[in-house]
Amino acid sequence: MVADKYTPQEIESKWYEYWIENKLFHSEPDAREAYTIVIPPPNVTGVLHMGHMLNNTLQDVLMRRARQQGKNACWVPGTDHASIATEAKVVAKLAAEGINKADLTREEFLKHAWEWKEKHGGIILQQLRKLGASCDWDRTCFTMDEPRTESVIKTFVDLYNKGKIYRGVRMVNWDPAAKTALSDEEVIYKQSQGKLYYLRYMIEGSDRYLVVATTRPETILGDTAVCLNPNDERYADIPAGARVIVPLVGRSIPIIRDEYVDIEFGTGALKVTPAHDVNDYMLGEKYNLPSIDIFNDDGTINDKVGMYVGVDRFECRKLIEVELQEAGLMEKVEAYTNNVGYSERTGVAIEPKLSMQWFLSMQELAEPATKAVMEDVIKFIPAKYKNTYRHWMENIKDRCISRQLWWGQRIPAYYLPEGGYVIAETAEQAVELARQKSGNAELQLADLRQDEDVLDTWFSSWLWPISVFDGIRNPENEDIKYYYPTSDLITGPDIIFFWVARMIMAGYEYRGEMPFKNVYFTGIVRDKLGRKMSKQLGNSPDPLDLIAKYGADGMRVAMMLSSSAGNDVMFDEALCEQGRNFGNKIWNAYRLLSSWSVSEELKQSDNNRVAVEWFKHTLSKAIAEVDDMFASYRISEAFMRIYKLFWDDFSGWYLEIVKPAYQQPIDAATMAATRNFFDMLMRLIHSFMPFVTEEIWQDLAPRAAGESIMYAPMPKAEEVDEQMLQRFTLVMEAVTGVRNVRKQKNIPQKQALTLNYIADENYPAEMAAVIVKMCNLESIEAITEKDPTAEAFIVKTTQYFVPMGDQIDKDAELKKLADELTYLEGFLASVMKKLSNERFVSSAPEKVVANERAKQSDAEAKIAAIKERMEALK
RNA sequence: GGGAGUUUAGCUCAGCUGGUUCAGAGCAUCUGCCUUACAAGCAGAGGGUCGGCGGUUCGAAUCCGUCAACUCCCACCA
Repeated sequence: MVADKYTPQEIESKWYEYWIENKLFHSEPDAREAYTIVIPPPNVTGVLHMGHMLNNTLQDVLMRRARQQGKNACWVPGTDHASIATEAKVVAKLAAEGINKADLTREEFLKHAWEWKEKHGGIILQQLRKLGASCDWDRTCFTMDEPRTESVIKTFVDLYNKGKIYRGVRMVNWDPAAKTALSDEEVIYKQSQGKLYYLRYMIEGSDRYLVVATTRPETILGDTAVCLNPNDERYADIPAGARVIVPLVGRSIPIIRDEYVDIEFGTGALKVTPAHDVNDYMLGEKYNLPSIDIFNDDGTINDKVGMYVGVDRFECRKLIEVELQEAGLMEKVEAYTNNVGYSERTGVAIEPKLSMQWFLSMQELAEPATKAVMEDVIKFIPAKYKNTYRHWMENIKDRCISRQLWWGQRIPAYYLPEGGYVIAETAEQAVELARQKSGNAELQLADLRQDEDVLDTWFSSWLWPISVFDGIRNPENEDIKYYYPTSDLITGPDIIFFWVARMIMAGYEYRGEMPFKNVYFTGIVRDKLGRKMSKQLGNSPDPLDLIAKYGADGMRVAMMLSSSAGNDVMFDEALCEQGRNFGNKIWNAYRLLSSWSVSEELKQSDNNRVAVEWFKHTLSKAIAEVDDMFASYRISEAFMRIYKLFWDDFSGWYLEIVKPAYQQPIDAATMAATRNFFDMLMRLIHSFMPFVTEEIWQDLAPRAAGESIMYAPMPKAEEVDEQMLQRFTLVMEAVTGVRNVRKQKNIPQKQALTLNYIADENYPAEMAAVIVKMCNLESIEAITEKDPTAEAFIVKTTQYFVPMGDQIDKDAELKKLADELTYLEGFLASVMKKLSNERFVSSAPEKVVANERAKQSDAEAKIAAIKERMEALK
């Protein structure tokens, strides 16, 4: 028996426990077809936000649907160690406790980090359970657990041995807060209000000076040249070999000429600081300029030049501005807007910096990965992201994979005492290799020094679809052979380069095939004003609060309602309410059904027979459409289709037709059919709203212990009698016609009416019982003469009359008819215009022409009927 | 600077290869109903020159051109 009130909070935790206890989410390889999703691992210390809700709702819908389709569905959950993000959090936490990271050893720091991870890690996975996520929790992975770490190290060694990993000094993006290098993808460019400073560089041995524009005057400390465009007439008279003096610093540097310099920009003179600008670095290489690195790792000025030592870079900018002005070396200062790169994780301005790093060469890895997507071996949904992907892949650059952090997989490079290094999976192997390399058989581990750096996070997450099945360490194990390649990947387009592209590369490199067949890109969750959700704006609701308020089912519906693929999601709490309301609707429909008593003697009435027949076809038609929508990942539309099926077709029409009068029994055949429909509807809705459907399904019939709707087969579409459905719309329109009369005349539903009609082929005689029931009619009868005293309406060509006695309002009726006539005549005219156009009749397809002719005769018949009726009224 | 996308009802969006009264859905709005499943509901109604202009066609929301607005990605000229 079901409770009177729908309270999602009560049923949801109950069923989640039931699913867990009965291990219904767990998957092992077997003979069935596999359906696999690996979760985009959230940051281990992260907290659930609306983006996760959207993403995981979609994944769960697909998982549950696959399960009901008889596939062996496996959804692997896990978390990402998120090297820099987590390390930054731990550093901040320690700082709050008065502990400075610099005072700790690597081991001490890692101990703190692991403690933090044990404490906060995985909260996010706990939260996912509230949403109903059917992950196989027994398979939970962490990108830094032992199997994953070993996989990463093994991969590093392999790529090194293949010559794809190399070490070198390059210009990298330096994060002075985290004191580490970043890859290009971790740098976010933002428009910033800055200043453009015009500085005077005195030409050596003259009283002339060059004016050089720069946004970063503090970098003059590292200037090693000034560059002019050789075609710039303004500077044509400056002799070759001339030198200038760096303001304040007093260093003499050469003037070089290169077409790289934009004549239009600033003064056409560029200061060259090879250590602190990517382009200057290129110039430096080309002209063999010295490179003076003026910064410490934390962004303060070092002691190379002996000025501003220890001063922060931004502080230095202010000081140097004043000093330049005082020295008369500042021509002018202008306001200037430019793009500045910031660290994605720490938010500080990036410093281009020369440093020794490890790189992964990408070109060869990219080739098969590009091809797979462009040829739709891996399908992107929506397809527009193929372009973005190709463009990036074709211009791919080698990636900096080392990070100057401690939280992560330590690079397995071991340096020999006399220089050089070896790369090895284990310390033992390293010693072995080192002995060979150095020829010193006495070499011990203690003599070797392991690289201090760790690998960037994405070096482990790119292996995720393989490593979660241990396919790197044991490439022939049963799991990887069964579950790989995975089926669908659901993720945001923001990590298409970070993650998606790299997984594809790793997939081809380490499995020789794609990691997944389809990639479904969700949009970004925004608030209803279209703003990105952020902590700063405070416009991001806590998903757990929403679940507590509306239930997980309601929350899931909200996500479905707003999420067509690739479109941003405008989230509005009202959608949760709509979802909760839908749950309530289902609940109450079931309460109605369960309140009926069955009479075995009762014969099935005509209207019940018609209703059952009609809904059977309606249901089949909807199932077929939903299947189509899923096939093209139009998941939101599929949900809406089912929503309307349940609310309008099933509740609004079917149940109202078969509903027995108060405290009257229902016949057994109709009851059985209705229960069966309900069962099918629950199975259809289950993947979207797992909890309420399980609750009702369990009550619908006796179920075995451990049985669940999760494994109840997805209903299949049967043949649809379109003609019957068409006929039934005539019934619906007749019912609506009578309702309109009631509304206009203020006649309550309780008061029974008579309905007359003039029979023709569009009168659904075989379904008339439904009209009688739905309209509360005393009788429905054929007449031959129009009844001028009745309220009349037309369905297709059939005229219906509701006798009113003498209550009819002639003038109002005539006006209504006149309006309709005007419309129909206009419509007919447009049809006739087409038909009288010879070129239309001759060049349009036959079907289209025939259709127009049908419209013509229909309209003509209607017009005749209306005219007759107007005559009769007069 | 390069590329991609979007523009249809108050809001969020469907509308596939041009042709069923093709201008739709949900929500919101308005009107009337507390009718023994559900007011978290029921029954109705209103609302759009399909961004502008031009073209192709018998026929354009749909194809082409152009302009405008917005969004995103890539690049990063100091």
